[in-house]
This record gives sequence, C-alpha cells and structure tokens, in this order.
Amino acid sequence: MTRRGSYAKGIAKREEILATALEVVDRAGFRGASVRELADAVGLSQAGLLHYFDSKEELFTAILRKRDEVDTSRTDPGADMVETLLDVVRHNAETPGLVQLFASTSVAATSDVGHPAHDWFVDRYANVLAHLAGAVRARQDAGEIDPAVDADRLARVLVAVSDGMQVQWMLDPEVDMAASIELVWRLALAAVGSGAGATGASGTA
Amino acid sequence: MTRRGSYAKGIAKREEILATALEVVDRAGFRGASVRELADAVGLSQAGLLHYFDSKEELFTAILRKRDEVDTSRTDPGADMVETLLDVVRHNAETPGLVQLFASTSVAATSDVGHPAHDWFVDRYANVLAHLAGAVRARQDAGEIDPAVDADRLARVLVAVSDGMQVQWMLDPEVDMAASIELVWRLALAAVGSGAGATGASGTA
DNA sequence: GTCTATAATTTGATAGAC
DNA sequence: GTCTATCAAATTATAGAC
Repeated sequence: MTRRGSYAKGIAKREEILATALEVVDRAGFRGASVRELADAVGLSQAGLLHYFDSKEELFTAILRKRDEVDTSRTDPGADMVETLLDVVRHNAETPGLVQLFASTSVAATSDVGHPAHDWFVDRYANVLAHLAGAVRARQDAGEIDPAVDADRLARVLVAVSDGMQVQWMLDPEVDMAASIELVWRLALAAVGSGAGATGASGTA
Repeated sequence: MTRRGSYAKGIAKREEILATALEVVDRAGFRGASVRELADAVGLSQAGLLHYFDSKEELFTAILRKRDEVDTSRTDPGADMVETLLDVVRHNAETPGLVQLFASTSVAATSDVGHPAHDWFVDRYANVLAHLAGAVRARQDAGEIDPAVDADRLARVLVAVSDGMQVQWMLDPEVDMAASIELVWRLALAAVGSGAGATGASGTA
C-alpha cells in the first residue's frame, strides 16, 4: 500500500499537512517562505515537518502537486480544455499565495535541470500542452479555427499567456488574467479562413 | 554631474562593472548567483563590488537596467513597437543567463511591494504596455485590426506571451519564443472585421 | 512521530587597514 | 578605491532524546 518515494512516511498525515499548507500559503501568502515558517503555520516544528518531506523543494513541490490535484477534482473532466484552463486561471485570482509559489518555483525549477521539481514541470507542461493542442485541433476539425494554424504553437501561446499574466496580475491585482486568455481564443476563432496560419517555417518548436 | 542615488560612487567604473557583469551573466548563466560569485567573475572582492551598489538586489536590478539600455540602443527607435518586441525576444534566445535573471527577479520584485526593484518593474511594464497599445491602436486606425478589440488588453497579451514563453523556453531551448508572439499578432490582424472584440465587460484590466 | 539541539554552511553587509 | 577580516543572521538538514 505504500507509495513510491514516501514509504513509511505516514501518508494520511502527509496529506493532512499538505491540505493545511495549501490553505496557509493561500491565506498568508508566500514570500520565499522558509520551512520553519510553514512548520509554525501547520503546527509542527521544522524538524517535525521535514520528517514528511525529504527537502524544502520537495515540500513546496508537493504543495503545488496538491494544488493541481484539487484543481483537477474541482474541474469538469468532460469540459473543453480551454474552458478548464479559464476556470483554473479564474480560481487562481483568488489564491495569490499559490500564484506566487507557482511563479517562483516554476522559474527556479525550469531554469535548473538539477532542481527536484524539474521533471515534474517537464511532465506538467507536456501534459497541459498536449491537452490544449487537442482542443485546438478539435476546433480545427469543426472548421472553427483555421487549419493552417499550428495547433501546438497556439497551445503554447495559451499556456504562455496564463503564466505571463501572473506577473502582470501580481503587479496589479485588478488585471483580469482570464480575459487575456479569452481574447487570444476569440481571435483564433475569429480568424478562421483568413490565412492567419501562413508562415515561413512549419516546425512547431 | 553626480547622478541621483549614485553620488560619489565612481560612475564610469560602475558602468564598466555593469558591462562586464552583463557579459558574465550572459555567458556563465545565472543560477540564483551570489554577490560573491559575481564579484569573482568581474575581478573584484565581494566588498569591492558592493562598494558600487547598495545591496544585492540593487546590483542585479542595475544589470537588468543595463540590459534594457543595451537593447534600446541596439534597436531601431522608429520601428513598430511589435517589431521591436520581436527583435528583443529573438535576441533573448541568445542570452539564457539574462532571461533567467529577468524571470526570477521579475517574480521576486513584482510579488513583493517592498522589493528594491518593484517600482522599476511597475514603470517598465507601464511603459512597454503603453507603447504596445499605441501600436495596436495605430493598426486599428489603419483598419488592420478590429476596432472592437481592447488595445490595452491585446498589449497585455503580447507582454504575457513574451514573459510566459521564457519558462517554456527554459524547459526546452528549441522552443521559438518569437514565433508565439508572431502567431498572436497574425491572429489579431487576420481577425479584422470578424467581431473578435465582442465581450461582456468593457473594462481594460 | 515529534521535539530539542545543533551541525554545517552560506550569505549579505560592514569595519577598517592600506 | 579595493581588499582582508569578520559579523550577524538565517537556513536546511540531521542526530538523538522522549
């Protein structure tokens, strides 16, 4: 019954800690918080908290993992992926601390191959991109998006807008992150049959 | 002749240091580098380097400022702002260290009002957004972009794509950051007269 | 399983000689 | 103006008592 990487570590309690940590980061924000701060917040000593996680990075990554889990369960599995993305982004606007944690961790982990969360981010982006590209292709098949548009590229744009708007939103919480994604999507739908996909290169990267 | 904030600090030498630091970060990368590391690289002791900058954050911000300066001088002042953005982003793909430094500093500074670089980022984004929105409006006046599209919002999208693609590019340097911006721009131009601007809210945020 | 205590570093910043 | 030396603080991680 033990899970890979967390053998003998009291999984139930671990989950409980993560649930609490999620709320704490959400409410109190994340300002490069230390393990000790988070430990205090969840009602454990620093050593007590690290008993459940191998390192600081593993701890914070676990929180992000948990966040994804919660988002997934809150979200309609049958919904269009773009709608799901919009839903998650709208929800993000109510969890500043998690946006902060995600933004800083994503930069740290993606820019360092040795970071404990690097591989997780690789998988996460690959997964989201694949789903979004699928949604784009579905619209292309339905004749609603110009088939000349590179679906993978448009998927990357949607993810980039989601990530990039977080910075602008942190600078000014009045900014509507979801509306930016909607604008891109609307433009893609409106540009059907206008040759917007025309480009020199045909590669996807 | 002394400048605000750098009185009695040997401006010429400071500039020389920044020029070197720019190259160093560019070449050697930036992995949350310490002042000491950078000091070694520019041929000064840690104390010697901090003689020219009030703090670590001020130092790294100065590097980013310098980068902008160099970009501005490398760039055609009369060019369309979107073309300029593309030019800068294409150039970024050749300076991984600076992208890394920018990404992590922007997250740290925007998420913390007390960060020494916070105000600079506020100004920087306001400036870039204003220029891009102007470029959008020019196209709208020329009938090349649907006037119903919110120019400020499209400007935010362009900036968000630029920022967001940096993360995807750090995960995979094969990714073409500029091509994503081009796609958005092409979609905007292609969607003219198709009602893509239609939306419930009319606010810009 | 949780805590106390502490190890082992590291870092930014300052004081003061030269 | 630059360096050496050092400070003071903070952090993660671990060892070991209970």
